[in-house]
Amino acid sequence: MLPLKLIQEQSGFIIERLKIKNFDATQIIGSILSADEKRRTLQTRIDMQQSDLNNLAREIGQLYKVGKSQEAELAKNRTFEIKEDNRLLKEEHTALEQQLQDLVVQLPNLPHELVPAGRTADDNLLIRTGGVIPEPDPDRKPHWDLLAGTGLIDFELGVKLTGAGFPVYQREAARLQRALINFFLDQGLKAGFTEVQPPIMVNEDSAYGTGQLPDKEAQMYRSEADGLYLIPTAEVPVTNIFRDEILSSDQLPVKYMAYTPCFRREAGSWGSHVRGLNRLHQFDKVEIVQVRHPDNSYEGLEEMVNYVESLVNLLGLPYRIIRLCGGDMSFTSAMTYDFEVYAAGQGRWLEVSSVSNFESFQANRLKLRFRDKGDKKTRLAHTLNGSALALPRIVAGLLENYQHGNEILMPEVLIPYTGFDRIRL
RNA sequence: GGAGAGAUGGCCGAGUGGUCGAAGGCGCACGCCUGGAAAGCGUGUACCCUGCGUGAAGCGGGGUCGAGGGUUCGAAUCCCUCUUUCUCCGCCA
Repeated sequence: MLPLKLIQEQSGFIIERLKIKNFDATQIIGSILSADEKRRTLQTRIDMQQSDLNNLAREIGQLYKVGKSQEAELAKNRTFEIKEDNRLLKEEHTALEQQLQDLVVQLPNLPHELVPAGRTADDNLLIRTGGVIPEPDPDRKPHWDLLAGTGLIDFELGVKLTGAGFPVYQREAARLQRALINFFLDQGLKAGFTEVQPPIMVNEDSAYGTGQLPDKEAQMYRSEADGLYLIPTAEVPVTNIFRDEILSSDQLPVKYMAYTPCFRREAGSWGSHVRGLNRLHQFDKVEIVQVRHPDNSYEGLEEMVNYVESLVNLLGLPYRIIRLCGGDMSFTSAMTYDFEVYAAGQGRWLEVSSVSNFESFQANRLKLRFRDKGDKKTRLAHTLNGSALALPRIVAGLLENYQHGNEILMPEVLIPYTGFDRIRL
């Protein structure tokens, strides 16, 4: 959510910037400005009436005290008139506030000036590549064919238990999952992230705080009886730790990481191109989250990108890093880098991580502020997050790139974690 | 799930209808004192909206005592609903 103050003062700039995201903000901003103007005039009137009421109430008290009850009655009558008028104005004011809120949440975050213009993934900017793409090999298979009949990752069994998109990992596949989680967390620890274990269900306030509500409600699983949502990413509970908080600047930067299962309904986005592990309703992920001073949030972003890159490098997977163009970026992001890993069996790039700086967009909604030492005023902090990493597509990449005949070799760094150096099919 | 007691500022804790954004204490900040420190003394110490002012300092208005509603001229104080904490009982990994 963009701060109202910014909209009031920089409307032209906002309209220009949002063109990068292919978003025409002219109308919305126009409506915001006029609604806000009305709201403020109204509020001034309401406050003045309220002030009169407060004064009258005080006088009435005094009058009763000195026994002038007749005058007190007269004064009471005056309050009745003011109150009735005040009630109507307040209703109008509430409606305007709601209207404003509804408008403001429609505005996406401003893209950073380095974000390329563009509409689709074709306009994204390739930053760099790494690793080695395996030689083409006609025997190489996509992971779903590779594992077919082994039960290692059993999609059909998952259907029996739950439904499509909820696979059962068994034997070495289950152990590989556990190994990856521990590997990622240990690496994160070394990189200075604090480990947290948040709830994987959140309330409405939290879902609203990070922007899953109101628009992305359909993407979340919900416990109707309790009004709780299964988290689509650890970003939600971890970032909400800081909701309504005022940090002092020496607490920054905050660097948190959490492993959680993630749940996504992925309503309507199912298709033939998302077979196997490419898209699931439940998957595991280690998420990193930072809260930063605005002055150095982009250093934080670079730091996170380098960290994620180190993980992919350690796993020996061929990857590329892409800066998303305006049209491909999320609503809330100011700048996003995507990590894609080449899955040799499918011959496709799979997105395994997305690292973003939200600047103050999330913080504004969360009311996450900080205060500089010796400063009286609070300012919005910057929030950032990224996957480090999401498991399923990493597993797909490992399976497809490390297949040698009937064996899948484990990368060196994982062997201490898995306890085996290869999976025999 | 049943019964009872609570929820007040960074923390502790007073406050049961008007002069309460809230006593007192702790903590913190600044100043005095000191060779330096402790102690002592003094001052200050929530957040949001809004008006004047340059978005500074400052001054003024409104709101906020878990949340939301209600009673009243007036609510931290009374009533209702919800959330949550604690104690006892029940159940349980």
